[in-house]
Amino acid sequence: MTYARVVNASRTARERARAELVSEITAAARRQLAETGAAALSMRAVSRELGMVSSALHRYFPTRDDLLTALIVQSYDALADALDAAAADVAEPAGRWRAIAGAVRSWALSHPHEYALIYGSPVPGYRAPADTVPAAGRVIAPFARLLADAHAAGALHAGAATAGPPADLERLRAALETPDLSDDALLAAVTAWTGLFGHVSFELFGQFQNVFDERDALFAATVDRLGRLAGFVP
Amino acid sequence: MTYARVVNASRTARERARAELVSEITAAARRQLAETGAAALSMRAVSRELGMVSSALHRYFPTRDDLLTALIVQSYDALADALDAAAADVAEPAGRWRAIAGAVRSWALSHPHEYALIYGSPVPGYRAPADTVPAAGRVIAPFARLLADAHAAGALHAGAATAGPPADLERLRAALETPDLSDDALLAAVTAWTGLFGHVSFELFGQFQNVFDERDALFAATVDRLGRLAGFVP
DNA sequence: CAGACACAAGAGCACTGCTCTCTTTTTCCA
DNA sequence: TGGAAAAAGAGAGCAGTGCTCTTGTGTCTG
Repeated sequence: MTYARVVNASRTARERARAELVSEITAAARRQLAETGAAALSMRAVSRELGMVSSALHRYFPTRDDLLTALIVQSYDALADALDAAAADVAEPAGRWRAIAGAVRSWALSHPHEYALIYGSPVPGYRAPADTVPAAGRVIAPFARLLADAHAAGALHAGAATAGPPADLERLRAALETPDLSDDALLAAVTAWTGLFGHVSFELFGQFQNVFDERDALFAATVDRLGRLAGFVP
Repeated sequence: MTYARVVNASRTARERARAELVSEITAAARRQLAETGAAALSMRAVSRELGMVSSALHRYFPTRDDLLTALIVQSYDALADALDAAAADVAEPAGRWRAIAGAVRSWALSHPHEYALIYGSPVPGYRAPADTVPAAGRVIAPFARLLADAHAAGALHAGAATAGPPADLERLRAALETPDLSDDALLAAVTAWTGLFGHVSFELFGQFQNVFDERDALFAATVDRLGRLAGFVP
């Protein structure tokens, strides 16, 4: 975890140089990730691109998995930025839901390897993310705001009563900062969210191959339906 | 594609021996896949387990990707078998939907690496499956039957009118062999199906970590909601 | 029965992640 | 300010990988 020191950098010259090099490394790694995917990303290739010897790279990212973890965090951040930007323009719930959903999809399609890295199968065995959890939380923030705003506007009808496990829902309510949202609306929102990513993953990972050609229209229809399920779309 | 000859085997002694060896290879590979995951599966390790030299293995699977493709096909088949078995017992739509959905999840949880192999991110760059497409089709067969039966029983209400791309829907109608199903019911079924796999993937790939503990109850609630969306659950 | 084919074995190539040692440079503090 | 300590770079090396090529042997078939 040596590279974690980057956050409070710019003290000594050495630390500034280190921080700069760390970001150069992740930039080069991101470039290779975008080109060839996570499976083909190699420490040696990254070090070669930077003109250093591979053993030196291990001083900054002791392990390939550490480098991948950094890329995962950065990918979460990039996606979260895209969603924030997309959600900022739209006030009313239905449009905002469509904007967020569309941003998820277009980010995924334009950054397929990054998307696969964070929402595809974990690359090594079972990783214990830990570092990645807060970054993952940033992604749902615009969705949480949408949920809170739509609820405040009275848009979320109660729907059928399908209660969930109480402890989990209480924690989720707190995490989303939507204190007085009903169990049902909360669960419906979760279903819409997972359904959205399910659709995007299916499309990106080839499950729609030979089945659907007009992906844009299919996605729009699915998003509308999920939005209606959650109460964003009237 | 030499190993494709397996299908019409048992002619000469040599071909029988070859077919047997091919299935021994995939069996060993499946064992390693289950233990360490697709990323760690190595031709040399498989050949070692079988007591052969690694170059000999390349005669049966010219490339590591070819071996993985065979494992993908077998995984699709195994999942399809599990779903067929689960769906066979239940007649009425709501229960059958729950049975199929539950079988998807429990197969995924008990075969995480196989599930990741077929529904996670494509392991090499962008693979063109071709061989895997028909096997993937087997998985949705029980779902297609459920859809046809529920429709025949008049269970599928029309719902709101959200038409999709006509060409795609026509092809899907033909593939599912549900000739007179409405556009809306068809699209709702697709949303339910992708939502189901979205949920299972989220759970398996750690997206629910630190958010939900009682996964069984959460899954049941989601499945009910998706089932209601598609019209299986009243 | 002889030529064509299939096969196993081994050596070898280029690549990988990672470790260890050795040298140089920078930082810190007494 | 000088010297110990920490950090950094370079290089060699190890064990492993996918894959190819060659060499010898066994098997099928015209």
